[in-house]
Amino acid sequence: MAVSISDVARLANVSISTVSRVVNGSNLVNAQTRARVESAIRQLGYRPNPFARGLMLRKSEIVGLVLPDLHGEFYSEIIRGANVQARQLGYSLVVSSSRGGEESHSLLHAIKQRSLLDGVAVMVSELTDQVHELLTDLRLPLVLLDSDIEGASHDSVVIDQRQGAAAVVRHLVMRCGAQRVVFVGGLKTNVDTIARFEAYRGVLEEGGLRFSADDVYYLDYGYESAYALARREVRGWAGRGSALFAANDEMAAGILAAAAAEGVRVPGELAVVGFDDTRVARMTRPPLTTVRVPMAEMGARAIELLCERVSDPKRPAARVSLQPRLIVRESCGAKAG
Amino acid sequence: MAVSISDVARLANVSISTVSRVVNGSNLVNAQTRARVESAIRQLGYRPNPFARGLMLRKSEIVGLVLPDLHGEFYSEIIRGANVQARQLGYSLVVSSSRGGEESHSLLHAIKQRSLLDGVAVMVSELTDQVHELLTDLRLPLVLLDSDIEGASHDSVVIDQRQGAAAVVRHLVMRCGAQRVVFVGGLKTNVDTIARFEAYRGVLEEGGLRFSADDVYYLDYGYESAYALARREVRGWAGRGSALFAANDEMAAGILAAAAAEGVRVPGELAVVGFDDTRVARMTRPPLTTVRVPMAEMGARAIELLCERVSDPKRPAARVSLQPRLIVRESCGAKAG
DNA sequence: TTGTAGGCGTTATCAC
DNA sequence: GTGATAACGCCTACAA
Repeated sequence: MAVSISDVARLANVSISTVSRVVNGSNLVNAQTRARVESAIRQLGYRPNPFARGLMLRKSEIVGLVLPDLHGEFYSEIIRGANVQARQLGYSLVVSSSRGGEESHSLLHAIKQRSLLDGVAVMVSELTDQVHELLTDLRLPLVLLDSDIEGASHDSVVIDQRQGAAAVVRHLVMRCGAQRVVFVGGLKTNVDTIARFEAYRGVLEEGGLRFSADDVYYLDYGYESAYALARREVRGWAGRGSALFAANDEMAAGILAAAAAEGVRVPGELAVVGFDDTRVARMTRPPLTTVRVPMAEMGARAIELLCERVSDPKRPAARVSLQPRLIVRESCGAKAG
Repeated sequence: MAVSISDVARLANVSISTVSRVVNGSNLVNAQTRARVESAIRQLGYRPNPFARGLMLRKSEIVGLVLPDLHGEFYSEIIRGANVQARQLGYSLVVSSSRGGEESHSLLHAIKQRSLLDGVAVMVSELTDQVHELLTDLRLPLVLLDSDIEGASHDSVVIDQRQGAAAVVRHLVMRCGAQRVVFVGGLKTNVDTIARFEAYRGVLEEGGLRFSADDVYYLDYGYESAYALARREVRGWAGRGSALFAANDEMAAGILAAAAAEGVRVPGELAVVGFDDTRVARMTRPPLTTVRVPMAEMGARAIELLCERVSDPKRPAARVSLQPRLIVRESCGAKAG
């Protein structure tokens, strides 16, 4: 059996209350006693039992982060930002993907059963009823990333998708002279894809350009599928004033590679832009014009909000909106302006 | 105050022991009583308090994963594999990077103070004394990834770096006819870099090739620095029978880009190979010959070992070794054989 | 099959 | 300043 507070008390010849005071840094304890207790603690290698402590304090100092998936740089950066922030605030971070495996294996499900977590930040790619229901009576501080649940009161951090998408499409139209813009999205039901599509469509209208449903494709955010699609279609897309807006960088990279393979010059015959500004954006040739999404910051702010709420459950719900930023490189054929 | 086991007992007109039995699925309880209790549980929305439970059971069902860094696909894939496995086994996964921030902010440090975790899997890129000391009296089930601590008894999962590195260098020498192989590593102190370098050197000798310290570079595993280096050096590297072995794919990608920028043909004038088989390996042009490291599996096996040990602390230490595999693409100028 | 009671290791509230 | 002692919510002999 591990050494407990009473062992320390015995060795130091004090009561357990005194030991507790020393451990918790209470200052109403005599310097000499403290020294004696501390020595006993060291000698015994005593470490407070976190369960017993949690039983009293009702805090685990652990928060959760649930993402739609753990694949790819986008999520990985969110985790990274979240981790830094969590550690900074003295919390540990449990991560999990909501997808994959049966529903009953999801972290949210587990949390609902019984959870040590002090709170959880959740990002969902599709807001199904199931998720909705799961989220509404979590009885746990909740921060939503990149979406909102009507009715429920919770903190959230979102990125201004529309603004970012509009900026890059506007750049295409205003500065690169695009007359036609092809849109390649992720899953049609994906909330980000929807927002980006709407912004895209809005800018087309605002610029007096014709919108054609034939110029809209829905894929899966993957390099491979974008590459495959572009191998078939890129010649049809190419031409004077042609541009393409891919809803993430990976797909844009796939399209770039396919264009090269098909002998279509970028940006000469086709301007291409992506979204997210992940690492690949700097690794393609030509480098990708894209929209920088502050991924790590998203994670960090979410955890920050979460921990704030953990320590002050009464504080009114906050909503922080992060602004993405246009990053002009060479794939669109126009310098920043 | 939340609803507790005694509330349920009262409502169902039974004792708390009976409720406990129902909750824990003990079968020595009358079907009718069980039904009554279950109904009460639902009605009250009762969820067992995990702290109280942990106090008795001494288990949190949370395990930790500490990586040197959370940046990049390599670590992200380990996390993904670990997460899947953890969920599968009914555990939650705490993730953290060991680097970044002061030492006192590290998860390991926190764990040492007091931790709810049932165990922890740790990967260190450099085995400093500090880390060593931290690890030796963790008093927690420990699995080491990709390294070993002498003396201490612990499970570990390693990948056979030397075998993988040897395979790819041998491929360069035997099948691609390389006469000279440049080595570009990560940090000189990095354990993986060291293993890969040694294998590289071994193969050179075994092939009767001259080893030159001038052909060895140490960078930081990053695209940018490799690009910068190659912009300066790639012309000197190029030539008949010249090849380059980069210790990861990112650096290889940077080198490829620099070669293109400098007008050096790959693989014509310089064969290039990488390591890891991350996503970029398929996104470069030409696609990268590399060594596939089963990243997700590493994470999964580590967690598997860890959870096994949590439930059976007496089981002898296990050591699983994962074999990387040569993946031949086009950057080396030779088909697989 | 069910109930009683003791204990898990802390913190918090009192007295002294 | 310090020490009893009562929670905290659950599990588990042991008794009935």
